[in-house]
Amino acid sequence: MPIRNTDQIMHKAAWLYYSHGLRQDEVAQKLGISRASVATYLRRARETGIVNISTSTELFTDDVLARELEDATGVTTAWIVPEDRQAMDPTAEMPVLAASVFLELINKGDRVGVAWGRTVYHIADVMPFADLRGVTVVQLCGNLGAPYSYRPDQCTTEIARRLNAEGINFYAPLVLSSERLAEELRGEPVIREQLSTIADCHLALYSVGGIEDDSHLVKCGALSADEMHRMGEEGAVGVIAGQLIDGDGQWVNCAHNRRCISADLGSIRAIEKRMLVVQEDSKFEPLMAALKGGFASHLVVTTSMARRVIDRWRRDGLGRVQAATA
Amino acid sequence: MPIRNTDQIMHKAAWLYYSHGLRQDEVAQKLGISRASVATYLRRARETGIVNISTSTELFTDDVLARELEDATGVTTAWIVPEDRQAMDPTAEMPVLAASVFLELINKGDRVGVAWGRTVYHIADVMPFADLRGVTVVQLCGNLGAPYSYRPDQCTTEIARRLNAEGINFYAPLVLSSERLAEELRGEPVIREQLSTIADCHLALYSVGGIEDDSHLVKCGALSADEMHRMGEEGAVGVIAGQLIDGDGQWVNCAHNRRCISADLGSIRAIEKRMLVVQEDSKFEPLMAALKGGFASHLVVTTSMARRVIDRWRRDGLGRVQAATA
DNA sequence: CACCGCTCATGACATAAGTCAAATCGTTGC
DNA sequence: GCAACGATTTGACTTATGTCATGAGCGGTG
Repeated sequence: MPIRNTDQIMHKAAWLYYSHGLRQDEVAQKLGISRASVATYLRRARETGIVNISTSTELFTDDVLARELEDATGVTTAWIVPEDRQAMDPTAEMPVLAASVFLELINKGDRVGVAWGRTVYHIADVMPFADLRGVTVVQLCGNLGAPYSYRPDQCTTEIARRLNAEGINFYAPLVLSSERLAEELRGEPVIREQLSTIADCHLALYSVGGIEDDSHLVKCGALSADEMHRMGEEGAVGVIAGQLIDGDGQWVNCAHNRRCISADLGSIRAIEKRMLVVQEDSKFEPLMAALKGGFASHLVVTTSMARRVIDRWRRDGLGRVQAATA
Repeated sequence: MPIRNTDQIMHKAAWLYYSHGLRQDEVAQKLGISRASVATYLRRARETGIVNISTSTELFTDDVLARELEDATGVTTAWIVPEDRQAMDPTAEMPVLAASVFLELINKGDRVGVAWGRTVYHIADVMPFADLRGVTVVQLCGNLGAPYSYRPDQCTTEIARRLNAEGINFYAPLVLSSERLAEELRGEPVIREQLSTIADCHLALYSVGGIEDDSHLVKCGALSADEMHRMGEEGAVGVIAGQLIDGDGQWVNCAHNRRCISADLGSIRAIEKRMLVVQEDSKFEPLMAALKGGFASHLVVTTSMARRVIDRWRRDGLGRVQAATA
């Protein structure tokens, strides 16, 4: 796209205001425009990522509970959303925190993977604007067109847009009707190539799904409640990037998984920074499975969830999860 | 230091205001304090680096002249400070720009080297506050106690303080009275060790000095004007980290350099990102020398200086400077 | 060329944020 | 125990910023 003149002015205004600390009227005078325009340009500059305002998330890691959680489970860093009376609603707080943490974890030039789900979309929705050219956002799982919900490609696209990053979408369905077709599609060069780049990601963002009747996969029609029950009997406990995992966080060799086009769980585990965000208290068992499976190096949870994980982890005498497979 | 309660409140206020976008009165209500206090906390949060506001420096690289300068000389990126009528005073603008660029170039966990001089101190003076724990700022050259000027350790310390980074000072004089003593001191384990870590820096910040009577080295008393003249006759053209370089940017084997305790020029050249900032138009020849010597991968200069460099470079049919020696 | 639709700029007003002197609180030293 | 000090808080005030309706400019189009 051509360099618009207004972009130039916006830049200048932002520079004078934020970097030199001039007042809006001084900026206006300097640029020969009205102060009202300056105000508008400044807003646009913030929304474009030319100006970046970030807050340290230290408040949420600087916590004894967070230390305990890290020590017990072996995750590198844990962020804990308090559930006090005076605090904000954790459901509203967590996506904001997760978005900040996500930004903190990205480095220039990184390739980051984004999975899918309600949580991830909420994070995308509050993602601050940034100027991260050189960063690539890749979609971790196939698409699922659920009219009332958020599609995987929407999550990827929205995040990439806000970060001014390059978004790479994944043009394949998440689940196919036959295993054979899934297998063939996975073999297609375009798909194969894209799947193979996932292990090169420096950072991945996902949540973990449950297997109840109201789980995301069921609500999106990827599986019927009946099928999900059956998978549960076959050992499925949670969902990572559209795929079912068992209590130890291992891939379940079930009909659904075989028909599923998504990032190989091994590739995900190989990613250096695996950021797992869990909002609902009901996802305790899936979270335990994900942790055991090594799907989290960076964890965002509520206070109560942190306590439950620590208790269970200690009660079961579990060791610390392994570091990145890489 | 113990975690102060006010820090906690400051964090919370900053979080609610900047990350959730609440208004100050809403924050005040939520935290049960007055709005005036919130305003105070927010200022402190900005000054502490808990909140980080940065502006893209793209405005200064997004320029045909910058492209030409990069193409001609081979520096990776050039930032150009305009000298138009309507622009700000370049002398005031450059340190601000340099500070922003410096921050953009730092990555988490980096070790950065900082040299010394009027320019560097001015940059330190306008360096934004940031929360870069994990970053280490090391002093590139020995100390020189000039009462009316800025000491090398002050530059390092101030920058480290603003970034919330660890500052490593260099407790040796820049110049000694005898070569023998300098040699012995360089051999001291403490000094030797510190000098050897310089090549591990990911980023270095310095300017280039001139050899006129009003040059920094002379004004600080490291050399008399007479001695400086003599060095000029021996081929010295400019100063990098307290050491004289010749027209090709090579170390001059002269009395001053032999008595000098500073980063080995080879170590500096080995640093991946060498950020050179030149303010004064009078430093053209030193700048040329520094460029030829490979002391800049990232360059901040004025429009007129950029033009002169391009012209001379082309006229002399010089090639592009080599990339980092590493 | 008149009309439409769009973006951008502006003045005037409403609202939010910054500031400061005075009050309060907590600590230290005598 | 209390005086003195520094740090923190706040109400009242000033100043700066955000917003919005309105109008100007401009390119495409019938």
